[in-house]
Amino acid sequence: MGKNVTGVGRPRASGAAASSRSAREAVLEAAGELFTGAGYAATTTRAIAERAGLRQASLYYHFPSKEDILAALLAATVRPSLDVAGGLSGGEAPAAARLWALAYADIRLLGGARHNLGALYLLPEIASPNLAPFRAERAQLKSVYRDLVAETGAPAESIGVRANLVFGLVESVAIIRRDDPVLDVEAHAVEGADGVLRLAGLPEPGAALRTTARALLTRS
Amino acid sequence: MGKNVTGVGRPRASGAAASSRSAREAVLEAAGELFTGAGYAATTTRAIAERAGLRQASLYYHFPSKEDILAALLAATVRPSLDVAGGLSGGEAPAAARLWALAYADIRLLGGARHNLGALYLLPEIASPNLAPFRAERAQLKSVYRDLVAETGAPAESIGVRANLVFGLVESVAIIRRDDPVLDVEAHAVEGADGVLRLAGLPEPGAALRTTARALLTRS
DNA sequence: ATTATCTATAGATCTATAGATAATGC
DNA sequence: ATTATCTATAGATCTATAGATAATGC
Repeated sequence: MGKNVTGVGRPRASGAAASSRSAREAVLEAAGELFTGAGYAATTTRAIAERAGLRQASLYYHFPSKEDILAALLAATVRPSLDVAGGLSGGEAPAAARLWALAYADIRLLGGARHNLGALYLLPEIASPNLAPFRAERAQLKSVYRDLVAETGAPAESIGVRANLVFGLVESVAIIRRDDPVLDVEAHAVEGADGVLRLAGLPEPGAALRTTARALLTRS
Repeated sequence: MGKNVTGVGRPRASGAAASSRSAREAVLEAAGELFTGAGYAATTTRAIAERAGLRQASLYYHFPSKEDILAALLAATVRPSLDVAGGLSGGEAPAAARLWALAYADIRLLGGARHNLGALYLLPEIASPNLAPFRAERAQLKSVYRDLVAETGAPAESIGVRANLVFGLVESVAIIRRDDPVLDVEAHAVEGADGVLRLAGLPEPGAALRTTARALLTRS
């Protein structure tokens, strides 16, 4: 608790501006900006450390390797979406409303996060064996979309492809945001969620459905 | 013409297996596989050269820098799509058919290309100043989508967002293919193009529209 | 004693250039 | 003479480890 001043441990070379925010958080914040902007391989541990206000070698007190920094960022990015998906299950609401709500929440999370963290999904490094746990979580989220698409009554032979398209549409906000950093996230989320329903073959959602869907999101 | 045997220049160290395919093409082929699989920064010039069957330094006889290899790949990837877009202009056909045709052709190109070249669009390195010409071509393709979405009669305030979503949907095939390499491209292209129309707010396309659209693609 | 940092550096690259070399073309 | 390659290497990194150091905690 309020134990800041300078803290335990040798002071930092760079003014020791550790303030209250923990060094671990500062590293993740710095890595988030650099990985999303320049990519993983092109970002050096030195650059991360510099931005976080400590020396390159000091990173290794908080993370065993560079890849573990990426893993931590990825985990923190999917988890909120999975939480939303979990909160929507046990569905008294119609599948269309749940699908709208999930897409809307997901696009807002991806579009509104600091530093376009959704762009981390685009990095080729996510294929690394060490990041299998993250890929599993992401696959789990995708299967929630798939189940919702199936529940909305898509033709059996179209379910797989449509689920892919829906998931792709949601995640494409990361690319769009990269091209256009001042994106209107709220408008994009509403249009995107509407688009997901149309894509799934459902009729244009009305105000009633959107209201139902938003209500599903506020009760956690 | 049939002038292969070994050819002009010092023979290669690695068996001189140059065959007929020019070294430049071999380099692009190798780089295409490695850049799409591992990313740009994580792919070394040595790995490219090894796969192309020559020595690392010999790359520089064909390309002034590593980035120029990426630039050549990117140019070769957008250009076919722009050609399709160009062939569709001067539109006697309805906008819906042209939009379907462009999306269908684009998804087939991206999904069917050797080595998921569409994944190159996902690389953070495309932000490099040296790749501005490529970004301009891609922006041009995007504006064709935008114009088509506008022509289909979308509400004025939705055109921009819908164009973003449509373009994102088309390009998402690169991510989908990365996750699932044995994707059925033809089925995905048809469902994807159908989805693009639904996304744009148009009614579900019938067989007649698809036939019209396909006909637009065969006359070049 | 414990914690969180630092300095210094090993060892392994990686890109690009310099200059030699081994073919064919004339 | 020209072309397309090669060998060798400069110079600049980059990740991760070893071991010292400067705080606080007890």
